[in-house]
Amino acid sequence: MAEYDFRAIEKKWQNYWKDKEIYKVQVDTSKPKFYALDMFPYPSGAGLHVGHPLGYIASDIVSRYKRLKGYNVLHPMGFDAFGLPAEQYAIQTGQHPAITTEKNISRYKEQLNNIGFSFDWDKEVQTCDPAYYKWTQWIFLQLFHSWYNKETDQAEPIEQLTKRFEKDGNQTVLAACDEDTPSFSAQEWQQMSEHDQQSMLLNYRLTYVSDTVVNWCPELGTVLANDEIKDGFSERGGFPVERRKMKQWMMRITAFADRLLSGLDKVDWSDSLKEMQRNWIGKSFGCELDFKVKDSDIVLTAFTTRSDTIYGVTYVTLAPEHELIDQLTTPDQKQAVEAYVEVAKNRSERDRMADVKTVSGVFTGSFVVNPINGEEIPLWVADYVLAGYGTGVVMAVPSSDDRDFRFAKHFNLPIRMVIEGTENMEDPTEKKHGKMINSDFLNGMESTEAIKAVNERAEKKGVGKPKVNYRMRDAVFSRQRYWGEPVPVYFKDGIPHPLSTDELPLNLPSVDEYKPTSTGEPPLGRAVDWKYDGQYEYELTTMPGWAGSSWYHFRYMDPHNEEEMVSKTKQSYWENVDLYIGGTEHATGHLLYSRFWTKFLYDRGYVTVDEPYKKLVNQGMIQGVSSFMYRIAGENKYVSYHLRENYETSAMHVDVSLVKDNQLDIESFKKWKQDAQVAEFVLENGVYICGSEVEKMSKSKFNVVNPDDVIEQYGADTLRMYEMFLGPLEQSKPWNTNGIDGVFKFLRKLWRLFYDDADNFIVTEGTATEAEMKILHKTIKKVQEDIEDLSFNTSVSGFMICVNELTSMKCHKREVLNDLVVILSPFAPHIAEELWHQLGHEGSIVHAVFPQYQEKYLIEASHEYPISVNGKVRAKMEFALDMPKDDIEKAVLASEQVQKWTEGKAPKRVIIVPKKIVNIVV
RNA sequence: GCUGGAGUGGCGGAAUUGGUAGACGCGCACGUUUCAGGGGCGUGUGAGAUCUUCUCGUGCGGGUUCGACUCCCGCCUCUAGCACCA
Repeated sequence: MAEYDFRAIEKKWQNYWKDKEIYKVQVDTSKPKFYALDMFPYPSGAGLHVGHPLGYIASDIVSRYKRLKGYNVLHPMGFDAFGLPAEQYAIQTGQHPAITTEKNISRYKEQLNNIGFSFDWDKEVQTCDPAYYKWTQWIFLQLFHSWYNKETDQAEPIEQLTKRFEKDGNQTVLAACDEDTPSFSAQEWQQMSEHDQQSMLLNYRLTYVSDTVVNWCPELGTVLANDEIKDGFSERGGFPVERRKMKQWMMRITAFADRLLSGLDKVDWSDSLKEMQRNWIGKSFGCELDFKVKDSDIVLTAFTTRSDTIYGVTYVTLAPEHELIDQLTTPDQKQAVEAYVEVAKNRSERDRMADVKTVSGVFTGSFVVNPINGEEIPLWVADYVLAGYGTGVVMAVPSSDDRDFRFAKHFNLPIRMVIEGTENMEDPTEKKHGKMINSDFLNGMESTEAIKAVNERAEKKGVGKPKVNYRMRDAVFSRQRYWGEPVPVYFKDGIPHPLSTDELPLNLPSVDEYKPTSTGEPPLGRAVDWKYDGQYEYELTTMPGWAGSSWYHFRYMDPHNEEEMVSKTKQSYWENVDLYIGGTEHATGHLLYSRFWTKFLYDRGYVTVDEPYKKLVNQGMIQGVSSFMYRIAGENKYVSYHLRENYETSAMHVDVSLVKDNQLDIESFKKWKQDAQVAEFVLENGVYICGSEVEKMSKSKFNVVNPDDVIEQYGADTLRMYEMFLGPLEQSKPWNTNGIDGVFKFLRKLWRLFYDDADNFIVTEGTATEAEMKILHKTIKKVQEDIEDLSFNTSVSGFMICVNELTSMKCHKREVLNDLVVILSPFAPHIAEELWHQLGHEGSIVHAVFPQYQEKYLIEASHEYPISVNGKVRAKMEFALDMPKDDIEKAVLASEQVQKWTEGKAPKRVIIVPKKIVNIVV
């Protein structure tokens, strides 16, 4: 075996790993643990492209490295298997989504295994497996049986709440609950019927049913969460989304808002990601102020963060959805207001977003009273006020808010300056903070002081109170779809009743079709006998995609446990994820929800950690490079890239596998498509040149590169190293194979270090030279540091340098090569195993130990460094290695030398880089 | 508009706390190998010049420093996320 036969080597070792269960892992308290997790994939029909494994390779390298460092490593893989594409496919073909999903999963696994990952497949989870979703349902039940106690700031069992209701009613209870929950005494509670008690408790449960305005996507026939919508269109499919009021299961994530915010301080995530979550939670400190309506008992409460500008309020605005609009409209304005509200309501979310610039609104005819200065000001309705944020009422200060400013300009409402320096500005809203003016008792204060002063006064007068507001809303938990976890609840007299734990899992029933019913009910409405105990209707919606993925990191620890979601022992050993790698697209969805569920499970004592992921890294996306051909309009004729301007052409994607260096392989192209056989070409210099562009990899753009093809040509080790070599992990970059030869050559060169031209294994036994040890230990240090920083691209360079040097030194020493293959094995495990084996070791290289570098080899002998005086390099000095770091004598000598070079003039300063200087050789 | 991140050769990208900018790879050039091709091996490769040496060079303009890709101030460009959030 003289040639580097990667196909044979990779097959051999992949089988070995599988047969010997090399990567099987168990709790082992004698070793430190490390948990490396990838965001599990949704198994789509298209299979993996070269972008998917990027993060998996990175986490695999870290896992293998940590094993060599003596850690017990949990590195599992599974599938996020419920979801829309399989269901859409089922609707079209009638095939059960479970079948497609299973097929896709086995394809994914095959592709993953080709790459040589060290997953423990014994730990695999699939969210659509009843043995798994049994516990997703179980967590749902625990949420149902819990409430949030704001006093203790944690989730607690609902029985404790009912006990307090029996004793004291709800007046002393500080809970996260629905805003309009009425208060009641112990006696009133006891007198309530069972039915009324239960519906009261629903206001407190962490998962509850509610009539809310939701994002309804008619095309998909389901509601969507805020994070599943992009610019008014569904993230999947890109269909329009509208607002609709519906009965939904909700998750009281808002109860955890503060902890989700503060918890970010103790995790090692990127700043941008933390910032995204902070924005999403959107905590703002402000004040609620009551504006009494003139000649009425109605009081409108407005939320503001700028109570200092209260003297600049010249009108108040309501959201068009506000409940009291009818009552607040005077008869002569009735027609105008109704017409406006009607238009505003029917406007889709997208339209509303699209013309943010257009100012619209209408006067109600009513006036309200400024709670601080008693001024009467008009009440308007305008769609720039959002019903979902704050109270749906805004006190408008045209002089310091640009929306209010535009509005006031448009409708000719008064604008009053309250901040010094804005008096003569064309747009006073550009200066937001400063000394207060025209503001009575606030005059002269800075904005921040004035805020405090107003808040205090309002509270004293009983017309307002400080308030913390969140942008985040409770999460809609219902999906009107088939392919998801059934909600383990049935309805009796309109009240939801949970199943008990031993009734789980509630299996997904079979249905004849996967569409909604003719009456518009979700697909589960088609299931025959979908009733509890034969009489009570089960819930018809299913759980959203994020349910199963919110806790899978725990299930991997103990995936076969039938008694618990995860055993206490195993969970407290593995704790949480040390390194989590995945795409940034889950910043506000999955990553927020799973933090929420983890905190909940922690509160209720089921797990010992309240953050799921200690360190999180977002790998960049690998984009595709699409190729284009230019077809002449109306003809079956294609023009080469540089000649296309001479014709009327349309660009057409062409399969990238038919193109090399932008040059089309015409013969292959002719076989690619039916009408291509007879196509004609306008060539330049005898060849057809294609255009190219970087885009997202997708089937329809014919730019998908399948890792299997790369492996077939170069092998998995080359693929792994090349993906790492492409650039920093977190950076997005297009896939191009320009450098892949270099990586392949490196592995072949490495191989040749062990063989001579005559096929002889030529590892020698002698002691390595100083130079050989130096290059080896330099590499060990570099690779170790780079892996720990996740700078895989530069560690690959380190290997290349090392092998090049050893080759030029003709070093074949066992002493060196042994360590070299060990440190290489996380990157290129197959070739490392083979060489390890040939070096005469028994068993797998995973049982080897990552060598420690030795300082004495790292210091470079006799190297020249410059010393600069007043910006000019005046001399070079030789330094060496074993010099004590603060060798003052040498420093003094150096400065004397410097004086000589500066011709007697004392330099201003002499800076000496201590660890580098020893002798001066002028 | 706000908030992150980034601007370095023909290209992907290196550069510890400020200390020889351009590692490593691709590409290119020359040489070499009884070398068909492909491959292998070696050398060179930021720009400019009066070419053993010198000058200029890390988006632009300033500053701090003996010394700046790195730190500070002001711009420009690209990219990602958020966006009527009061």
